[in-house]
Amino acid sequence: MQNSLKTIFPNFSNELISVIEESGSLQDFEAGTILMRTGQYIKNTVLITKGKIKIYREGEDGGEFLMYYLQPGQACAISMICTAKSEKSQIMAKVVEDVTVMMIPLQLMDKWMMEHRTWYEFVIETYRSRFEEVLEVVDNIAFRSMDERLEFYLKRHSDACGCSEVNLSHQEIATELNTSREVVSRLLKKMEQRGLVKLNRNQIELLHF
Amino acid sequence: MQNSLKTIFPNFSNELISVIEESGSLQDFEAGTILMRTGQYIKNTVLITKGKIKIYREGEDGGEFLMYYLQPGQACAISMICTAKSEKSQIMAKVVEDVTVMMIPLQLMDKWMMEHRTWYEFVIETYRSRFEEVLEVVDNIAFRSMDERLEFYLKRHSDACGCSEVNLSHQEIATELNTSREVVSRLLKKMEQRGLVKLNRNQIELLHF
DNA sequence: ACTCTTCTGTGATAAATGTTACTGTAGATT
DNA sequence: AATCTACAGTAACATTTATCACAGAAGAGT
Repeated sequence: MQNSLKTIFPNFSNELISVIEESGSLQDFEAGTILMRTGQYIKNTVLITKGKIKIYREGEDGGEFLMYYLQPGQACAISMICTAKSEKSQIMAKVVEDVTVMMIPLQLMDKWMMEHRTWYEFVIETYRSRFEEVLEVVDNIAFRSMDERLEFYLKRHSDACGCSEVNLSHQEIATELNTSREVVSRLLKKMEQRGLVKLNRNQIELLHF
Repeated sequence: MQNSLKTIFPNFSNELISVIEESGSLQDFEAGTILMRTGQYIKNTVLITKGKIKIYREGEDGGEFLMYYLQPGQACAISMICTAKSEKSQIMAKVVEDVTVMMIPLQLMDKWMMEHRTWYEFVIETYRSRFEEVLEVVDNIAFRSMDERLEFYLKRHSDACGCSEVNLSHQEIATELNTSREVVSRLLKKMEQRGLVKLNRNQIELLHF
C-alpha cells in the first residue's frame, strides 16, 4: 500500500505518504457517479489513484462542456481551491472509468501546506497545470472554429489514453464540444476524406497525428 | 505609506505589510504598457495598488480576448502560479489605466507562504477567484450567443467601474469579444431598441441593469 | 469653415453552424 | 431470421456570425 501510493505520487515525501494513509480515506466509485455538482459545497480534496474523472461545466440545456480529465497521480484543483475557503464548486465532476480516490478532509489539506513541502509543491503545481489547461480551452473556443476544435479534442483524447483510437460515439463528442451530432459527423467525414482519420462504429482511428 | 498599503490590502498583517515594504519595489507604468507576454518567463509577482490591468489571451490574428481585469487590492494569479515554478506565462497583461504596482521577487512570494498566514490566504483566495472568473468566461463562450455575451461584458464593465457608463468604442469591444465591429454595432443597436442601453459616441449608458 | 480622422450605422452577401427530417447500417435481442 | 435499437450519413433549410462595401456623423486640428 505504502508502495502503491508512493508509485502514483512519486514526489510526495515518505512522511507525507504516511500521514495521508493515516488520515485520508480510500474510496471507490463506479463509472457514471457524479462526484461534484455545480453549487455543491466541498468537504474533501480528491487525489486520484485509479481510473478517470471528467471535469466539465454544465450548460442549462444539459450540455457537458469538457474542461479536462483527471487521472491517477492528479488531484482536483477545484476541490483544493474551494476547500481552502469551503466554497461552492463551480463545476461538475463525473467518473468516466471506475476510480479509486483518496479523500482528504479540508482542514488537513490546508494544514499540510505548512507542514509538508512536497504537499505544498504538489498543490501549487496542480493549480498551475489546471489553470493552464483551462486557458487552453478558452483559446480553443475563443479563437478556433469547430473543425480545429474537433481535431484538438481528438488529439487530447489519444494523448490521454496513449493510443490512436478514440472510442466514442459522435453524439458523445458533440456533447462535450457543445455542438450537435450532425456537425460532428460532417466534420469527421471531411477529416476522413482528408485522410486524417478512419471512421468505425463507436471508434475513430487517428492516422497522421 | 504603511497606511496606504494597509488600506488597499486590509487583510494583510502589519508584519506582512512591513516585509512587503522592505522587499518589494513600487513601480509605475503608463497605460498601454505590456507587463507580461505569452511565453515570457516571470520573475515577479505583481500586486496592484493603483490603476487597472487587463489580462487577456492573444489570438494569432491579434485578437485580445479578455479574461479579466486586475484592480487595486488584487494580484496577478498567473504570476503567482508561474513564479512558484518559474514557468512561462500563458497570457498577456496590459496596463489600461496608469498603474502603480508592488513587485515581489519570486523567491519571497514562495517563502512568505510558509511565514505569513495572511499572505497564504491572500494567494489562495487569488487563485480561487481568478479560476472562477475564467470558468465563467468559458461558460459564456461555450454556451451563450454573442448578444448574451455582449450584455454580460457590459455588465462586467459597469460592475468594475461602479458606474453605468462604459466608455469604449465598438471596435474595442469587438476586439475583446473576438468578433467584428459591425456585429457589435448591430447588437448594440438592437439593445438600444429594446431600451437596454443608450448609445453615444465612445460611450454606452446602461439603463435597466 | 474646412479638412481629417475616427467612430458608427446599415445593406448585401458569404460562410459556419444549428436544426429538421429522413435513410441506412451494425450489432444486440428475441 | 426477424426485430429492435443505437449509431451514422446526408440533404435541405434556418440562424448566427463574419466580411465587404459604403455612407454619414462627431470631434480634433488647422
